[in-house]
Amino acid sequence: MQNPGNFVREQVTTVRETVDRVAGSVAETVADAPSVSAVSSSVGDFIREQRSAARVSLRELARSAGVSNPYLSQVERGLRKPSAEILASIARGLKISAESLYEQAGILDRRSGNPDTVAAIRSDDALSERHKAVLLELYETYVREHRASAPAAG
Amino acid sequence: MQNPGNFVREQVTTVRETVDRVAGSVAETVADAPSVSAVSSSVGDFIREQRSAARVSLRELARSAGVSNPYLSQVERGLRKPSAEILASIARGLKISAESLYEQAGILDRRSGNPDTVAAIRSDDALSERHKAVLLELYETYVREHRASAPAAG
DNA sequence: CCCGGGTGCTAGCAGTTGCAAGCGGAGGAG
DNA sequence: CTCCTCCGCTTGCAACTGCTAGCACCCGGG
Repeated sequence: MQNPGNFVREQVTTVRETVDRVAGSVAETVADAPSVSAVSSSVGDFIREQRSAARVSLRELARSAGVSNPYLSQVERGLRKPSAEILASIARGLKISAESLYEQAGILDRRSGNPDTVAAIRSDDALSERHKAVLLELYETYVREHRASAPAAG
Repeated sequence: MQNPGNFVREQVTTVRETVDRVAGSVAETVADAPSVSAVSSSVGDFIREQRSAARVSLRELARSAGVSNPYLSQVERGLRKPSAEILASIARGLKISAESLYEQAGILDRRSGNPDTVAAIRSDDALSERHKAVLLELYETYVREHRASAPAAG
């Protein structure tokens, strides 16, 4: 049995080529997904920014987030890399979405297109995971093409 | 200009057939697995279901995900709680979205029921009308296929 | 029989997370 | 001045993650 990853990738490639041929001018650029490894200390900076923007002390955020204040301190200064659970708790304490923190932490990709569409596809129960992957790949290709041909003002 | 509806339908049909041909056996096995429809409470179960649905050995997934095979084994059996980084790696190895895994892990809230993917695509500024139509057709084809293979899911 | 390679699982170890306890400093009440 | 509370930070430790090495089992070939 082949590697399923390659399998899906092949499917997507085939889809893209087919659509490309019949539908017109699809740019060839198919950038691979950005690596997870870019876990930066920017999470800590982000948290601290959000916290001071909300005028909340470290201890208070720690309390409302349900983590210890020393640990939150270390997280904010980049000395510790919090687990996703802690991250989610902190997000709750800050009343921001966990996705934002995950993106900052580099464990969730920021998709290039309209986040609503991406989220809609990803959370659609009527699609298999592999079909989601195909649709998202195709969607991103379209978005890239659209940007290239009609760079709409932001 | 031709009738855009027919144009799109033709293209999508071609796409659909191509994907079907390439995916073929895999689509069958994936659809055969209860994993996609069944909501398991633990990440490990979900991972194992996805893995066996893709007919991949534990060691192979471990290799493609970049984690050790004993650890993946323990994660699948719920003996270890993987960090978000590992979770993201496994998601990449499985070629599924990290969000799905995070939801399974309970570190991301499950999105509300069944979001209106169609509406999201229709209202997406980053897509041309024709691309919207292609995506919508492909989407509906996938939904139909999913319904046929995993009807109602209990 | 005895290898070599495949599957998944167990044991034990370094490195890390995340916490409780405690530090010095700033500010207000007596 | 002393006492108290709050601030953020440092220390030291239990618990955990995630790894390497190795186990038992199964299969096909010499």
